[in-house]
Amino acid sequence: MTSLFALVDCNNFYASCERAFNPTLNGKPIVVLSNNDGCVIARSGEAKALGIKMGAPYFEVRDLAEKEGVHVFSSNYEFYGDMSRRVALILQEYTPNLEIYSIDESFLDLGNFLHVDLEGYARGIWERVPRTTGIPVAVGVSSTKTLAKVANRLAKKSAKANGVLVLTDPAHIEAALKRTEVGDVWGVGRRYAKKLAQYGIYTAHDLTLKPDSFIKKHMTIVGLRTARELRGEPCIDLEMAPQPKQNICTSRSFGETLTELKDIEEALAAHTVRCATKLRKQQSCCSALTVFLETSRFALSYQMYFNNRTVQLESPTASELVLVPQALEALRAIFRQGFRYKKTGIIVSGIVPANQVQQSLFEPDHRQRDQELMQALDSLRSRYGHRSVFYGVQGTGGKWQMQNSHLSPCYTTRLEDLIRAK
DNA sequence: TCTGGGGTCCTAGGACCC
DNA sequence: TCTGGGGTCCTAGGACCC
Repeated sequence: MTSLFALVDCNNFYASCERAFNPTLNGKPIVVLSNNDGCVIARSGEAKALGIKMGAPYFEVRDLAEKEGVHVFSSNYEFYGDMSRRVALILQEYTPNLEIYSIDESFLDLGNFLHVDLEGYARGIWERVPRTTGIPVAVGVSSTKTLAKVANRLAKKSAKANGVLVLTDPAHIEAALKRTEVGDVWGVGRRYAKKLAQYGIYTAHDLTLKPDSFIKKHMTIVGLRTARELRGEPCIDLEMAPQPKQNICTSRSFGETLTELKDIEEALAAHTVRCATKLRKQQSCCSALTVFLETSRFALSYQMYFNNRTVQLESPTASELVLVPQALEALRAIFRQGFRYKKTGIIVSGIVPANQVQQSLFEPDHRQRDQELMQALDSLRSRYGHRSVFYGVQGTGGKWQMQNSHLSPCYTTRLEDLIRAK
């Protein structure tokens, strides 16, 4: 075996974050809701045991939650992001070769650690992260990222593993693959699982036995890569430096149904500002933007309407002074009177590095001035909050604002405020 | 009454070119 | 009956991830 990866995955991450600063929640069922308190996106073990399903609409589980005394939280991404960074800082002490894969998962490349006591190494992480951050984790180790995922999943499920599983012995790997449903493999979703079942493939082990040609035919080369990884052949590298995004999308469902263009314009202007801010943060400009507008997918008694419009920009930009008016113009072009709208958003694409943008010959020379203004705005907003400077068109009514009636206090931000005040 | 918000990659097919 | 043979670029759609 030449390669070795560890996957460290935070247990019930959002629920664990809420618990980390509020020990009275230990042992209690917790759920965290999506934006607008729409559906359940995280559950503590106790909440899972009550039968509350991932992704369930909250209105369907509310009665049960109230009856069982479930602690309910609106999602607080600023807080979870802070906690995620704290966990990553600890993991960085274990290896410089760290890939922060998502808000609650990191891969560690242990390439040359074959000679060390892997069990003890993994157990060390398992013990230290919760002690320092309050967030419990599970650790899976194996020779490919996909197998490390399998190991991690079993580490969580198996009482014997107790949060840590090292899969390096071929017999252990085979046993692990036999008890892993193919749909639970990283890269194999529900659709493929259903299709594979038609061919008698039910477990990860079944998949490894199929010829490459079969897998490629039915699951493209992406699926083939997954199968090879399950066989122990590394195909997916660690990505230590996050690639700049090729598309950036900012959208929200409205807190209530909207019918007036003006209210929707306020929402879209705010989304566009946030989107442009993300664009500048990765030092990019976009060449095109797409605005979309939708009614509810669920309100079947009302007429539905979905539309979008793409605008090619004269030259790549990250300036709100260009993007906001263009987005609003696109919105006005697709807005129709008489529908009950639920969501709008913007996607920017054709993304290029900001330092490679060439100005069009015929364009008035606003670029420099815009850039300086955007820098000033970014700095003000990062210091005083994103609502400290905004455009008139964003309005102050905020009819579109999200409903989140179960928000926890922002513990980490508050902590930093206290430190700053000292 | 009430159903999230981001992203990625691959493939097929059409338009168009020589 | 036969109906060239490549290329490239773009887009829509389908699959996946957290």
